[in-house]
Amino acid sequence: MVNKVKFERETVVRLASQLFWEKGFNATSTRDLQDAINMRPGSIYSAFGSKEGLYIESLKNYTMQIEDQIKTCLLASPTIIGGLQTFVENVIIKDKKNAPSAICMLVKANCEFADEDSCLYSLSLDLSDKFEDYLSDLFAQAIAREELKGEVSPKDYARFFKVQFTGLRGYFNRPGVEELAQPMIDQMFKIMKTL
Amino acid sequence: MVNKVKFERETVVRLASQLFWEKGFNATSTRDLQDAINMRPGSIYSAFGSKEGLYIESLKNYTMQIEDQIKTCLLASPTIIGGLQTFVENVIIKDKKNAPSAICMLVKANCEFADEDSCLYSLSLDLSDKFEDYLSDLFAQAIAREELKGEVSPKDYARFFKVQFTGLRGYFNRPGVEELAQPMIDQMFKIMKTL
DNA sequence: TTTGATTTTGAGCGACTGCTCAAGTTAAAA
DNA sequence: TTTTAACTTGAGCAGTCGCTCAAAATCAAA
Repeated sequence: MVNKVKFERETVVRLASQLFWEKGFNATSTRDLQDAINMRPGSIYSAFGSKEGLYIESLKNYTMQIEDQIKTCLLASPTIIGGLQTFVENVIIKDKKNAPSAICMLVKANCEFADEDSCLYSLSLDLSDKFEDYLSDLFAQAIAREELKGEVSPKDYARFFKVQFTGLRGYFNRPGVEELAQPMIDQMFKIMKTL
Repeated sequence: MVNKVKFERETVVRLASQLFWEKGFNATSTRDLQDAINMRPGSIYSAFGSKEGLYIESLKNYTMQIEDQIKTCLLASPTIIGGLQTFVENVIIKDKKNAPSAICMLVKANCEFADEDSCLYSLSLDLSDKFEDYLSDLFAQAIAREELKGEVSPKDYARFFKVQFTGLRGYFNRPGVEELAQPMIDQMFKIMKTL
């Protein structure tokens, strides 16, 4: 090898991820991306192949970041359910002003790509499945630790969590209802413990 | 007047609404619209002003249709809560194969228009508010009829309904989980009655 | 039948899109 | 220092976008 790439792939993908998360795939032009990641077309296309290629890597990176964020919350909490609640509070309340969007990028992707044969649509399904599996594992542990009654399966808890979390993020994607967030999150976890 | 418009405005808006609902605003080209509503650019722009103008009318029409659908379910049910459950079942289970998208067009709009100053973003908020008010009225009636305990306010029921309904629609926007829909809707209404 | 205001048509404009590639730059190896 | 393969640059291509407007078509009133 006689030369090296000059950009940090991880940094570039994170920047692209933020822009795609905020504006969506279609509304993000390659010029927008060039400015955001400070690369010229030729470099972008040699590194990622296409706008779609960069988006794919961005969405995978986003999912990874989410799971990292959960892991951090779990390490800081004595219980799994407590850690998960902190995570939900962070996403819906604390991060709201800084995040590119209040709505999960996976959900946005699932909304945007209508065609069921679209490769980006099925990617959003795959990543969403993996996230559900990850949640199921956590709930299985929470049941084993007797944090939850376990009258329903870990998968059932994971599904309830996803439905409620997604619904809440959508609901709070607007100004003026901030004070409702904490009580509604409390309600979500209270209900979860009765399942 | 020496000449009449040849198209049926209501029909045209409904057709446009279906296309916008399926593909979103950005991914729907004016050429797609021309084909779908069988009008040429000049006519479209003289009738609706812009692509955005047609979208605005389409989104309002969509919201109207939803409320009509609820009213139909209410007329066919002895209870308000029963009517609402039928409505939810219709949307998530029965209509799924025919509808342009499993996800609410209002939610899609709210996802797509990132800019908080965008006129389409605030329209989606307005229509969503009105829908929440409409739901609140229904839940107030349900409390009055003692279908619900009423330990929380009608607004609280409406918010829970929206979060859960939106979350469920998002969850079932994928193939292969159809058999989970009915139990999860049953769970939603069971929980609602305990609030 | 003629008139003339109104509606419809569709070629096509200027702007923007995703993307290419020849020319320039870089730096490890010779 | 020279060589040379790899990387970066950015002008610009072909296609699509939202939209305009002069010309054609329409049809109630005269």
